[in-house]
Amino acid sequence: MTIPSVRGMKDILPPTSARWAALEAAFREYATRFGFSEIRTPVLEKTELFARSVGETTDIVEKEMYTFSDRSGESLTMRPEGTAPVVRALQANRAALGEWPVRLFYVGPMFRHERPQKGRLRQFHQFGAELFGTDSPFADAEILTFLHGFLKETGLSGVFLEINSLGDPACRPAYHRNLSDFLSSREDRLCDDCRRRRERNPLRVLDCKAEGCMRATADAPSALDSLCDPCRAHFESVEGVLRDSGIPFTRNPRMVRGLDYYRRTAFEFVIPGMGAQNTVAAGGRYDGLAEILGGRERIPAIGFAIGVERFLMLLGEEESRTSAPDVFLVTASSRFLPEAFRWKMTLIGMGIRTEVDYEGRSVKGQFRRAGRAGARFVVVFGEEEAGRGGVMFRDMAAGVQEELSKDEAIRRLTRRDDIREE
RNA sequence: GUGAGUGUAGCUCAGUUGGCAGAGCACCAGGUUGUGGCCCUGGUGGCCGCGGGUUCAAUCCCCGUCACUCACCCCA
Repeated sequence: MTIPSVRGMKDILPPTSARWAALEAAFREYATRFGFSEIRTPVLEKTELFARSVGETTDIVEKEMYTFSDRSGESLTMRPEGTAPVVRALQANRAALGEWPVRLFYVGPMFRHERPQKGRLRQFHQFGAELFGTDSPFADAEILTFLHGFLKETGLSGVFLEINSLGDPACRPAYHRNLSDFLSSREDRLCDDCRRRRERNPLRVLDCKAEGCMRATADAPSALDSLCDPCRAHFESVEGVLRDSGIPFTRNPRMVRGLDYYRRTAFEFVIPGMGAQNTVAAGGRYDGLAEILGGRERIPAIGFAIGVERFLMLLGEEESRTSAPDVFLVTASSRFLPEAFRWKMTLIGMGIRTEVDYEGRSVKGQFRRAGRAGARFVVVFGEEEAGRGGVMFRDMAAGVQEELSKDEAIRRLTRRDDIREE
């Protein structure tokens, strides 16, 4: 019995791994273009970091974290999201990171102990970017433009941007009370889940897909109508910049965020017809997080995270193959293996993808492998040629071959322009 | 955490009112005494997820368990 991987944690195999590498490279390049620099934070953090930032009563903290005591008895948690560690790192390294604004991006695995299903894993991966040190609505717009541009550039179509404002400590509590009162008056029409949600997190009720709840809350007070003047002005400015930039969006006053630390702008890029896991990227402003984490300094901030697995799912299966060898060295007898091995290492050293069969297959078998692997050339080491100090050199695509001296064969391989192009 | 479905060859999947386990693809060899992707012929390869029960006999029926998948919840 072989040992399976941990539930919800998957191997990323070739050729898919090549798509990952390409997408990561594209993200790094795009983020750099926007002036973001990469930050790599540890996968493990003190549990307290997430308990305080994400929110004690969120599902993530209550039941989805990989938390354990290490050998000294300290409670550690594998990061369920990327923002809190970045803020922590920023606070600890202010001097090293320079003046405001600070732009950071990250790429890496996150961990949540949920039941796996399509588009949701226990170890999943995110690309994220965070812009610190400015309250400006242009910062919000920059983050949204960044995301929109990246999704577009990498060929993801059919995504829609939804935005909302969650208010701030000046206006959110009043709205929550309002909504709560409203929901009390409709309690008899809500589903069981929503009756529970009503107490804990009334916003969630607005997000319920049960038909009864949707009807019952059709005329619920809107978050956007309850914003205080500064929040409203901020939100409208963001919308204005987005319109100027030609970035399409829709307001979704019912949008809810899973993490407690969001303020004001919240957004999601959703793909219709994808079922429950239809959010491919999301984020928002979190001006209060630095103080929640115990910093004396208020650090306005906004950021996003992209779900890499979902992103790749949406990009589709496009056939990608493992790269074909440039040359396959065929040995007519095992006595040529040492020489073929030396050639292989020499050619690889010169940047040429080379393969040799070590398994003692027949010449026909070796040719079959060379053909299937898509090798451009085959070099045959055989008795007759060896007697004359040469090798048989075959162009697989052209289907022609000739005997060459060893030096000439190597020259032919290294001279070919078509060999190096990917 | 809840519900449903599925576990048979490396992969995709058939199968039997319970009676020696099948196909396609892949792999290997031969057809070509040293020449490929196609074709033909042959071959290798299975604790029928695991544990228990019923039975003369279980891959099949029953119970349990584990895993995977999908959905719900929630989220990227």
